[in-house]
Amino acid sequence: MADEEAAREQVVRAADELFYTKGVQAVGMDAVRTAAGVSLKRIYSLFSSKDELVVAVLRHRTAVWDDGIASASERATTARARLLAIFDFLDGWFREPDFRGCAFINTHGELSATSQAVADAVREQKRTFQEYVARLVAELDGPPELAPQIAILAEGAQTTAAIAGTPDAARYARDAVETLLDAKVPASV
Amino acid sequence: MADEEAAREQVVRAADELFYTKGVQAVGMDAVRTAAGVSLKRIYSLFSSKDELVVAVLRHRTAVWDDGIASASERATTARARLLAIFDFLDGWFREPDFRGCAFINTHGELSATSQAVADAVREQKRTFQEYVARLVAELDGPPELAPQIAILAEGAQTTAAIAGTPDAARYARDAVETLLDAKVPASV
DNA sequence: TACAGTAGAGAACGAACGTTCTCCGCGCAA
DNA sequence: TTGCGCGGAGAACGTTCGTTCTCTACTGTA
Repeated sequence: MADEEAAREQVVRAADELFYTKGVQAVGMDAVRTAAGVSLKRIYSLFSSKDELVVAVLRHRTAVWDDGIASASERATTARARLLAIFDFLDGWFREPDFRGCAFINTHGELSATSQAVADAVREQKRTFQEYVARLVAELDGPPELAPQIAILAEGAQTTAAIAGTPDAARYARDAVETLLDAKVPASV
Repeated sequence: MADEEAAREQVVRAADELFYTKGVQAVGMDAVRTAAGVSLKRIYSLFSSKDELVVAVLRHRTAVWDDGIASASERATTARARLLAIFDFLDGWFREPDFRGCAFINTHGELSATSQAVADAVREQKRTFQEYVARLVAELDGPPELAPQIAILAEGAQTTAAIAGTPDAARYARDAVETLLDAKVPASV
């Protein structure tokens, strides 16, 4: 555990899994220590507080999410297919047995009132996603307001799937996106 | 404070405001006691645990939500108008200065992993809302899959507005609903 | 071999939590 | 007036939290 970067990743990975499964406030730093196999002193030399660790975990989640979206849209050749691939990605995710909703939404609900840094990290991730959607909509020459509508469907699908405990929302949202695209992007392939 | 029902309501009201503003786990029972003006002993004679109080608060929120939806759709004469009225209601809500997202979604993200009762209460409320939407869609002779799509837009609008801190999502979602209705309910007025 | 310096492990700290307990004061029967 | 029972207030309990501190063991140098 000599390498600082390796220790950071070890801690973030362990904290990510614990926070996502049980919620941030339900997990003590002792549990993170045990799961990561890194001493508390070391953890606090890497992250100045639990809050900072939460932000680091959110940034890690952002990278995982971006990778997932990217690899899901890899096979898609058109912007329209890449938009729909988002919802295929969600469908697969919702079916994973340990799916428990969007970590950003959950953490926001739990901590945004207490921690500005957490609220900012969540907002930043959502903004990045919206920009990604907006870029694809622009490629299709679709109207700009279509992008937030698709993003809202993605957000709603995540919360709905988490609360209902079923993956159906992905398909419903995907169908709605197709309807919106058909209606607002007439020239789409 | 003799009347039991009055004391219950006093406690639930105070807890609701505190939980919604700061999150459930960030609020201690002492703070509820102070805000409600009801002794801890009394609170614990009315609710056997904090968990049960949380469930009571969620039920109270359900009633408030139902009232809001009902009064928003009062002026609407058609099922289509009542569906759109949901998003006008959301728009007004998002503009309130102390709007902090959907209490059900927030509480679910915070506690569903720890408390089955809380998870059930949240799921129940969402199910009721989806049934309300489904009834309106059926009135329009729209396809059944339109209902969950509209519900997903409502959920997504709430989380997006909460995280972004702007009320725009209500209008975007409303426009999307109109597009979906136009595409899928051709005979609508 | 002896010693200085560093880093890890986890005990310890003060605060705050959910919950329970003890005390006090009031209303009422005799 | 006296004794009794009930309910409210909030002190107190055991636990757990985030964070810090202390002690130990090991490394590299002379």
